[in-house]
Amino acid sequence: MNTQTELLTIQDVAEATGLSVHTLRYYERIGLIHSIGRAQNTHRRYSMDDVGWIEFLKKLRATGMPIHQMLRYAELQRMGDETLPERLEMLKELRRNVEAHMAELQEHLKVIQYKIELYGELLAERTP
Amino acid sequence: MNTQTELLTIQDVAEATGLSVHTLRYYERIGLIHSIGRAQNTHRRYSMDDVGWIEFLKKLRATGMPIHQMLRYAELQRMGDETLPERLEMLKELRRNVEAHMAELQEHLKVIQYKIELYGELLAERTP
DNA sequence: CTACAACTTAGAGCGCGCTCTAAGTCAAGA
DNA sequence: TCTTGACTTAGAGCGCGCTCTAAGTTGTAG
Repeated sequence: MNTQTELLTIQDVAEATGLSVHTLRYYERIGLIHSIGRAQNTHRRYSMDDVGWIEFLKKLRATGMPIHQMLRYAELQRMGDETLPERLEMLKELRRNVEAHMAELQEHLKVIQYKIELYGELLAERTP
Repeated sequence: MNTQTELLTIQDVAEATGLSVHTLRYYERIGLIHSIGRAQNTHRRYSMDDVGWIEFLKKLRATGMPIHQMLRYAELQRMGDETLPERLEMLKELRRNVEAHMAELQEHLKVIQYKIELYGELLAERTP
């Protein structure tokens, strides 16, 4: 780990974020991650800001945002403050989607819970 | 079983469940749906029990259970009451996973919420 | 009798999100 | 000097869960 220059190798970032080095390069190639610095030998050098952005990307993915929307968000971010309204709208839509998804999961959980209780009772009858 | 209930065509079931006819046939082919009745012309005829099972499958999918686990569950179901303990364990694992997933979503929602508020404030500054 | 719609099967194709490979560069250590 | 290993790129491959196609059968309407 290169702690003296405060720049991280792709391995460092993979370990720090839980993404594979393959995925990190893939994200950069498609434009999700932008302008990663390079050492003299062309190797990537990530800043802490880069890691913060990657962590944010992880959250977007984990909430179910598709890659093409994340690309749009990343593009807007690079365009600067004029795109704040659109980014805000994207985040609000994401919030709505996540809340709806959680409500659905909650409903399904009830059914699963019911089945678990039912099966538990049936088992208790079978092996008294 | 339900020998007296009316029988549905694959189109009926597609409309009733929201799955496509392609998906219904696919689920049957891989073994998720079993022993669907046939009319004399070989066309599928679904019972209300079948529809109930399909609705349950939909819930399993929506909670993130992968197809191969659903196949295992379907197989166990066909094997009868001796498999109740294993099915119960599968449902308990599913419950754990769903609860963990919901907790994760809840955490991410907080970050999104924070960003939304931050962007809202920045926007208010820019356009007072 | 013909046309058409709705079904059937086996199997190919697809979109997503990675994941891996091949071939090459480079720097450090034995 | 030679080897090792971490990196680089462009591009191929993969697992999942469908989704669609091709070719054929059957029942009903005109």
